[in-house]
Amino acid sequence: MKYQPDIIEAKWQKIWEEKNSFHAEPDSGKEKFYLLEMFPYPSGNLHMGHVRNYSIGDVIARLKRMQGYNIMHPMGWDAFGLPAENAAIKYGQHPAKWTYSNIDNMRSQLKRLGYAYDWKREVATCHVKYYRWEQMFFLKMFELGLMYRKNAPQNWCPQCNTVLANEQVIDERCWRCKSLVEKKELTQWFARITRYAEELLQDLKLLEGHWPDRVVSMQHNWIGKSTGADIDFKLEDGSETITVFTTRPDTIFGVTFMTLAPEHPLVDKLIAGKPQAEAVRAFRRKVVNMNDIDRASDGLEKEGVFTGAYCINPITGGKVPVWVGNFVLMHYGTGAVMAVPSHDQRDFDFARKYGLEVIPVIQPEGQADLVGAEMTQASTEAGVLINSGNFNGMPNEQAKTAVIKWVEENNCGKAAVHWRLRDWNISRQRYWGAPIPVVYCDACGIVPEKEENLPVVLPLDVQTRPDGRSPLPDTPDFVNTVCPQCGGPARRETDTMDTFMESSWYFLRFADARNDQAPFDKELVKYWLPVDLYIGGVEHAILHLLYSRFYVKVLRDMGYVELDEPFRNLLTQGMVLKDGSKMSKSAGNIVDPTEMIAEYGADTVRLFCLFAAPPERDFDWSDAGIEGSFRFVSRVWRLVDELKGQIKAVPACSADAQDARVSSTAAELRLREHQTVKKATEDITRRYQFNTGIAAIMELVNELYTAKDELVGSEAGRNILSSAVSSVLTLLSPITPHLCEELWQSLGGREMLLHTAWPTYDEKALQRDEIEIVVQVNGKLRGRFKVPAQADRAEVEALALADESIKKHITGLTVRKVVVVPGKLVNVVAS
RNA sequence: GCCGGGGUGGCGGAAUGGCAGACGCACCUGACUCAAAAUCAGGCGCCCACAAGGUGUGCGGGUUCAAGUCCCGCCCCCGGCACCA
Repeated sequence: MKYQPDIIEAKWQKIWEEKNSFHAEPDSGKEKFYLLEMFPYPSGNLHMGHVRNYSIGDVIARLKRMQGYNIMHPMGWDAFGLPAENAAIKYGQHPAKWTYSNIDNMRSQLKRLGYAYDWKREVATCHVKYYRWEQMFFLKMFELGLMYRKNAPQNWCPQCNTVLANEQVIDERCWRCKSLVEKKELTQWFARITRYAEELLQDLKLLEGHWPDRVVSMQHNWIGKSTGADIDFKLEDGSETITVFTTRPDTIFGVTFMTLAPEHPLVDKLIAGKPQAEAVRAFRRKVVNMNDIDRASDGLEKEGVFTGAYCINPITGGKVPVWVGNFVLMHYGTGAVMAVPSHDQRDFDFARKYGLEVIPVIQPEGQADLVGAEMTQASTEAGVLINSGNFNGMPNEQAKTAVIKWVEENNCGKAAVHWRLRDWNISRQRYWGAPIPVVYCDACGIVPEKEENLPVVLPLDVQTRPDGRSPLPDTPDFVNTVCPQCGGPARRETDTMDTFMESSWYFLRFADARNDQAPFDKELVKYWLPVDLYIGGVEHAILHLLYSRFYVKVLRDMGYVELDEPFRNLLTQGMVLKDGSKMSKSAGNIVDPTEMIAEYGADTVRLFCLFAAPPERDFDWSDAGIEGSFRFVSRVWRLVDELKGQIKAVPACSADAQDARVSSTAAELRLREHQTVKKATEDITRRYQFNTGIAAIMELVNELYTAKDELVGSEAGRNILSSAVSSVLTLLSPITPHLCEELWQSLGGREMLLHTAWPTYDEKALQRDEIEIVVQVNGKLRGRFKVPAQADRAEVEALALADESIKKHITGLTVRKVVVVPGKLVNVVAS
């Protein structure tokens, strides 16, 4: 019978759906396994990246089920967001309609691929039954001071007409549309993620070994902790104090000037009435008017101007001139730095340029004594303190603590930590998002909506605007409301929440997706969470994963969950490329999954996505490659089709050792079957290296082709074949489920492979009677021979030395040593 | 500059310190065929070739009986952070 993937795939998908095969319920008898792939944005159609992501997930879901886990494998839609609004403008369709019809289309595409999801748990974040709980979380966070309003310069995307979080600005450009981001002074809502900075950093340790190194490292960098001290320098006249942040308190005796950011609030006071005033103001104008990109660029020359003011080094009492410099950032640390040119390269360059003093204070061991006037660059090595009063002779690491202790005791500073991480701006000036549940009352000010008044429903009967701006401020029915506090007239907040607010907790909702009384039942979350394995693209390494970790910690502190971290293990899959670059409409190199499925069937597409490369690596889509996968699938089909009627479905690895004695072919096939189960189990279930696991199964299929004609002639041979074929189908079933179920059924398999246990091999079946030994002379391969498996060292050594080709290579030499690696190899060392 | 990952045939990629290149793609040969496709069987790093050899995992050293794998020093590529004090 011909292999017709479309027919058998439809058949099995219908059976799974009718039998409700993938529905999950808590089961105290089984260990749970929560497998999750990052849910898609309903853009319209699945792309190959989705297919890869979800195929990897599906294989794991199916094999974990076979291994006896109670598996939850849900799917949903990250359904709020800008593209829906853009599409509305382009096609004149309401964002809701566009979104829901995309969801319908993509849901049927996922079903066509045969993915084993529990569709009863499906969520769409744009549904009011979902986002009402997010609004509730917002109110709880507001109560705790974790949501606050602040006026500050924000990242503004002129294309998207909205602000962006810092995490959404990549190389000064919008993460979505790549427009250059502008700075705009705005009052916005912020989530106080910085309150959790320390814990977000510390808990990365829990993830090490479970998350890819690079993701942990990226989060580490993003959070950006630096430890040191805030130290107070009083002005000469004692009227003001400038606090600097330094990570090098050990160099404080080497401070020869101080540099302030031009925007530093004390600058005006410092220059008042001084001859330098106008020069400083001119310098400040110049620097402040530069855009961020130019100001941060590598090539920017370090420049500065003396303010005419002096401050006092608290530890030496020395006078320190105060400068302003274009390289000091107001938004980091305190906006003021103590300059130590002897041990910091920037300060050194600046000092040489403006003729400022250089005083070395750390002498590296074993190097010539440092002399300030003669140094050509800053010295950054460890050493002992010099020119440092009472601290002289102290190792500099120790001096860091000692200086901090000194400034603390003398009330002029303290140990301090500064972070790169900044609070998360969650306001978006967009329509298609969850409304922020807050009202503005002339009498009461900012008033959070009452919990019993939730949800604040996003009105659907609005006309989206051609310029893309949100229609909400122009929707009186929405804007005009009453103050929850005083009952007077009030206006609603018209900003909506960043869509990352939805995706930061959807994995919790899946535990109890249909709950109308609460965001989720605490016990159900306790049962299913954490996510045991999370799979998705590395592009979310910071944004989504950091926000979700934050959210879970907040919900834990509120008592909703008992988790510290949401995702126990993380697998980041690589991209699917075509001709070396990312698939995109503009590059015209898109491979449409639907077309591929139509041509080869879902099983082949799934197989190829897994076989082409290990999951973490990018791979280049190859038309010849998928052709090869189809060839293999067809080869399995033909093998079983040919043997049908002569072999039958039996448990994997069930052939008796007795039957294997019928011939060397039978013995070899049985051995290879057990080896394959071992290798495939290791690769597929433990390492998630599907490519090598599949390769092992291919080898067994090749072996079956070699052996079948001989073995099919005897009963014992047929038993051996039945077992080996059954092993192939069982091992392959998570990867190409339709094919395997169909063939299994055709061999009389009663229960679906879906409910069959993952195979186990027999250690005894891996033993050979005779093993091949490789012989080297001085590490070079020179021969090989076979010995009985139980041969001892002496026998093996004697046989090796008697080997003709070995003799040839050692004539005229003296054998110095013979290394025997039992069961493997002999190395004859001769000279 | 700091942090993380990587560099192996024509290509995708394999190798608990023990036969480098599994498996697949491409290519070549044979069988089947009037022929082609499909299929089946076999070959396939490079040099030299009848063979025997030699050589080979970015570069240079080292450890070891034995190194793609471990150690030291470089080069290059990818990702993150970065005038971060």
